[in-house]
Amino acid sequence: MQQGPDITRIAALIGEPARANMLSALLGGQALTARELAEAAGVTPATASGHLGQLAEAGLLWPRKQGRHRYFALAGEDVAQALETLAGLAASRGHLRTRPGPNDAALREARICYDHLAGAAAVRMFESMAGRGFLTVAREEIDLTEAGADFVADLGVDLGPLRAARRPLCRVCLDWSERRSHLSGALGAAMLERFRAQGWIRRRETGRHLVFTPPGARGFRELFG
Amino acid sequence: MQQGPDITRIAALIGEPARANMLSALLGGQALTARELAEAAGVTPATASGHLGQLAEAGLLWPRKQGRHRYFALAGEDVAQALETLAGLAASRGHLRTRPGPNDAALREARICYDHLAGAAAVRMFESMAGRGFLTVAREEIDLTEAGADFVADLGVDLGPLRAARRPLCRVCLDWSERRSHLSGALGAAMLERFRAQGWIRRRETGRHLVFTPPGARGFRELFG
DNA sequence: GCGACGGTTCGGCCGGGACCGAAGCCTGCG
DNA sequence: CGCAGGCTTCGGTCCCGGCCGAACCGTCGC
Repeated sequence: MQQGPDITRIAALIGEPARANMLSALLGGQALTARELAEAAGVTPATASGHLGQLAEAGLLWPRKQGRHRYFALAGEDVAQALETLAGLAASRGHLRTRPGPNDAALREARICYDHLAGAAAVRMFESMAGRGFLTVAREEIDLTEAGADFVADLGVDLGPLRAARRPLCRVCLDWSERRSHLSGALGAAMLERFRAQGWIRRRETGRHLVFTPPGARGFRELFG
Repeated sequence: MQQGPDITRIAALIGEPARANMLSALLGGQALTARELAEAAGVTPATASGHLGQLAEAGLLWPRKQGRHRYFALAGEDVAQALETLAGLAASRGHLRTRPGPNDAALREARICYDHLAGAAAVRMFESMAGRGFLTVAREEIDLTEAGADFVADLGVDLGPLRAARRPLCRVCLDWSERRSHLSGALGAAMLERFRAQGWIRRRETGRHLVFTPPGARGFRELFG
């Protein structure tokens, strides 16, 4: 009847509370075990196993066996992106899961999006870097300039392996809370990793929140305004 | 439990065949009556009425009463965008509703996306205009230059009312088949309208296909390569 | 080896929600 | 005015699919 890609299957997979909770939990970027995901979804391991099988078969999840555990992660950045897009639509229509609280404000300031920094802080960083000529921006094709390479090298990011990898170095990712771009791709991931390694950013227990430590907040402000 | 926007509701609405078919039908951009949508979805008017009520209440559709008909259209560009994103994800995972055929190839070349041109032709147009300095492109903030304004005026697009309107003049829209940007926003819509008015492009019956007439194909190639 | 533990499979229960036909409401038309 | 046609509401049916407990399979650790 209809032609083109089958939206329904993907949307139906996401549109079920237990599965949506699992996917949301994985937006944190780490791989989680089947049991942890069951807990996040509030169902028994038996039920979770079924859901995880479906998600993996549809190509949304990337399962890895390790010992007697089975780890699941989002299958790629595009999955994370789609989830964020839906979140944006939901937010703009006022469908909030809970009433917005302090939690929510913190989430808007800094959170993890798959494997890179998102939120207002991420947008400030992106725009500052673009404004100072560290990134060339044309449509969603963006690239690191010479000056930009020096800049991130000073931060302690080793560009060598990143350039060698198959994954694109720079990509833009649309922020659902800010509705503006921030940096993703291999560089986005590496920079967040760097901030974390030097103790600027800590992850708040299990969720997607990220918190700046006092020296981190200072340093970040100096770097990106 | 979870914080942030409620993805589940939106995704569940989209993830049901009848409703997905309705939404897909509306991606064509025109408003359709309840009856037409029932037919597109393959259900009785009674069933369709229920679905349409849900979609409208969730803010995905914009219902308008007119005489004894009730017309429905997508509530906005962001809804179309979200549907296209899901389509992209589905396509990249190989979930096709039917096996790809000639139909599908035509769809990749030129189709309507809500109210503007999409597909390979749209991408060529966008990149040609950007390359010739008709559009300034910075992230997804894009704008029409002086030269660009002259150019589209020559095509017969009247910019006055467009600039006055609340809707942004230029926006980028990501193409699920090409995975690159094309032009949307008020200008995107106006240009498609213009092509149609001068007989360059015709719409293939009810679907989303657009076909270039022979003079249209010639003219388009001359303009945008 | 044996037990402990993570994960999956199976069978059966149950509820939500999609679906339809029939009746009702409203609008426009003769 | 009364009829026709578009749409919605209401009841009732039915099935898909989520959920669990229990049994089963594999891996690890003693």
